[in-house]
Amino acid sequence: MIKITLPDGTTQEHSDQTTSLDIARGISERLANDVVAAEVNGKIVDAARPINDLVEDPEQISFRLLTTRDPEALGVLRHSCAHIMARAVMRLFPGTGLAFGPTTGHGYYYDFDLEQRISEEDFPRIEAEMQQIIKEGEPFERFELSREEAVQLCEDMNQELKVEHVKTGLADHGSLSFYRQGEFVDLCRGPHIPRAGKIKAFKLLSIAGSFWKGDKDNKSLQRLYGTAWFSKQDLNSYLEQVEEAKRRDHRVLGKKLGLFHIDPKVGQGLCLWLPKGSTIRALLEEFIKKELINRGYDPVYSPHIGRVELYETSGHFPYYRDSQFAPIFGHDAGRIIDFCIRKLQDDELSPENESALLQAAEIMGYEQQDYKRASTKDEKIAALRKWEKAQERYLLKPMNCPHHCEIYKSQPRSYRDLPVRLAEFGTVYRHEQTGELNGMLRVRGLTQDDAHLFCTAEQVEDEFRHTLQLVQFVLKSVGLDDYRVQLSLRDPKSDKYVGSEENWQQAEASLRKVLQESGLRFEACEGEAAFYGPKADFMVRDAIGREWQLGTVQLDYNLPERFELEYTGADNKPHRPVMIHRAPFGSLERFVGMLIEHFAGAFPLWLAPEQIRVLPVTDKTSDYAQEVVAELKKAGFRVSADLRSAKVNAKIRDAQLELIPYMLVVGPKEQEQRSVSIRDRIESKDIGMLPLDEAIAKFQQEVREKTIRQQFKSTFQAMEASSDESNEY
RNA sequence: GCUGCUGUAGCUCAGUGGUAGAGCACUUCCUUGGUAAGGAAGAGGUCAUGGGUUCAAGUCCCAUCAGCAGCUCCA
Repeated sequence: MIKITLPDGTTQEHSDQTTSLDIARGISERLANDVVAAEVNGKIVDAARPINDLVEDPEQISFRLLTTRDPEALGVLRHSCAHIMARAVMRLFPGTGLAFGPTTGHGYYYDFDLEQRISEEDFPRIEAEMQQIIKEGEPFERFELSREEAVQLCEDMNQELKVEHVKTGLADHGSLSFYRQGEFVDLCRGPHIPRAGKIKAFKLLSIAGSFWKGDKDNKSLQRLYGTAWFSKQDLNSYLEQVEEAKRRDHRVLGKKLGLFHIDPKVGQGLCLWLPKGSTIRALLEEFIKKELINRGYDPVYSPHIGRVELYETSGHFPYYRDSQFAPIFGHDAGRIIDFCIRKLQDDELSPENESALLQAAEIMGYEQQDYKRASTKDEKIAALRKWEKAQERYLLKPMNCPHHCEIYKSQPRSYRDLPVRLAEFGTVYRHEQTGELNGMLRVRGLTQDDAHLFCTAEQVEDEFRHTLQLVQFVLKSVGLDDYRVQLSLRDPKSDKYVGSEENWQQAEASLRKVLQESGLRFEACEGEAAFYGPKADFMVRDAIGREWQLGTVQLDYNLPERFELEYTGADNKPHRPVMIHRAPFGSLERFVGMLIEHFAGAFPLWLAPEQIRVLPVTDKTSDYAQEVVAELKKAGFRVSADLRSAKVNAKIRDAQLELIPYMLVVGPKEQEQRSVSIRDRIESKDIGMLPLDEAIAKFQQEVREKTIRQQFKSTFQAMEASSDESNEY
């Protein structure tokens, strides 16, 4: 006998061989028909498996049926759909090798090893074949094999990658599960839906390259992406959301609205801020600067480059070498030395390189004895480093913190001075891989709204609290109110972390306490902390339900150590401060890019590059229009007049397409009464005539209150499916 | 960085080996019109760059540069 506890707390007893489907049937036939899977002791399992096989203690089973109404069930559905897709591909392309086929946030993919290239033109017939398989309605049947049998089966099916995976990746699994559906058998952890007919709506989305086990040195595979839903409506609203995201693409809107430009002649990933985009950025900067001064920050500036030694001290240079721009050397020949050090480290220095190196050394006038005498690799590298250090080397700064540490150190600090809060819109340069660059969201030159707080261990809690308040305030001001915090803590089992045990414990406890008090939604993730300290990241959801990682607050025990930062305590002895990195926006590039998509280009009045456009009905009121513009400018607005000899309809259309918040139509009537007719881009119609000074007061209030009047809210419920990242099977 | 796709006027795109096209934007002229496009004319291109095949290349091949999607990465 087994004893199950249902979510409402009631218990039931069943015989040993009872399956979840049996239990559903006991409640109602209709429920049984809706069952997709079950959750047994918190684990999602096949509805068709006897529950007793899944538990250790048959007396204590928490049990829940998952139907088409449960978001977790979508993952099961999609995984099954991935199998069906693979089956269809194997029918159409005999000899297809199978790799992995997991679910993703909104769908699934399957990686295929196949000579013949699949293209989007093949999608209709693959989909037709899938439809056929679903119609055949065969069940998914699970069976288990020993490792030897599993290898044999995969060999018999000519699935080399599966054979390899069973032998290597799953080496510690005693027995392995497979699922059979008709002629299709796949090594798979499961679970699956009971019958293929549950899949009411699916679609193939795209094809892309991938690598076996994600390693670029491995075999390249073809990855077919698809999505699947419980109903046609769900599929359609998902596809609409995808379309909506495309319409909002900041790269398209940025071009259309003249916000920013990226030009290959300037360089990949280097953003040119056009006047309108710069206006938005300047407004955000101004806003935050004012806020920082109110909150006790001190402004600082630091240069765009710094000596390589500075980043050797901080540890950034050696650690992130590949994602930095190459150092700038005082002498061209320095690059040869740098190159040779790297070659030596990899044991790849050729005799030609070495003679070029000695020539370069001669040009720069270095003593060569050390190098020539050196016999081991390490001695040679040491000699080269000595040469290298004899000249100045600069790095485009990848981080602001080393500069700020030096500012901290530039004078003695007393405990009475702490906390010291140094703020700078610091521009940093990172040589991101080509494939990572993406409009403004991922660039090679970016400006962080950075600040570093230097405080005592006791002050960490307060500083963290203040920083959280600042980030919340900032997000609210731009209308982002849906977010959560990810608290990244250390992995207690790992020893990669710097800083004392005591510090970590205290820091993690303070962060957790402050977050709890704040009432913010947060989740703690063990093992996600940086080696130098725990951090809290703000995950912000935009108007169409996408999540972005923006602001961040990070504690740092490493840099104060490396830079030997100190303050004099009340005991008149030197102490080490704690450092906090924080950036409410992250980078201005990323933040503005995200805002463009969030507002779909329609910025609120306080941020809109052009807030108001005055549209004279005919040339006869041009003079009055210019007078209105002058008044509005005097009142602090960004405004222009459209004086073209076009009809007012055309002027309205253009202003509307440029997403200008307010249009003021002025004709003889308005001129006579010194008023304006307001048209608003949201209502898309005339919202009435107001005396000019009343209109100004209305607009000023809207700016002052940073009102968000227009925000598209998607009706799409972003259903977060449990995504199967581990790829275990 | 890897795999695949793409690169034609300021923008969006057509053009399958034989004399470079459309719409919008732009310029000029006409038009003076009350809430999403008034009309006409004109100007604008080393078809991303470099090489190759061919009597002939925007079109076929190779390389480079850049963009897109995905992978991998993100202090």
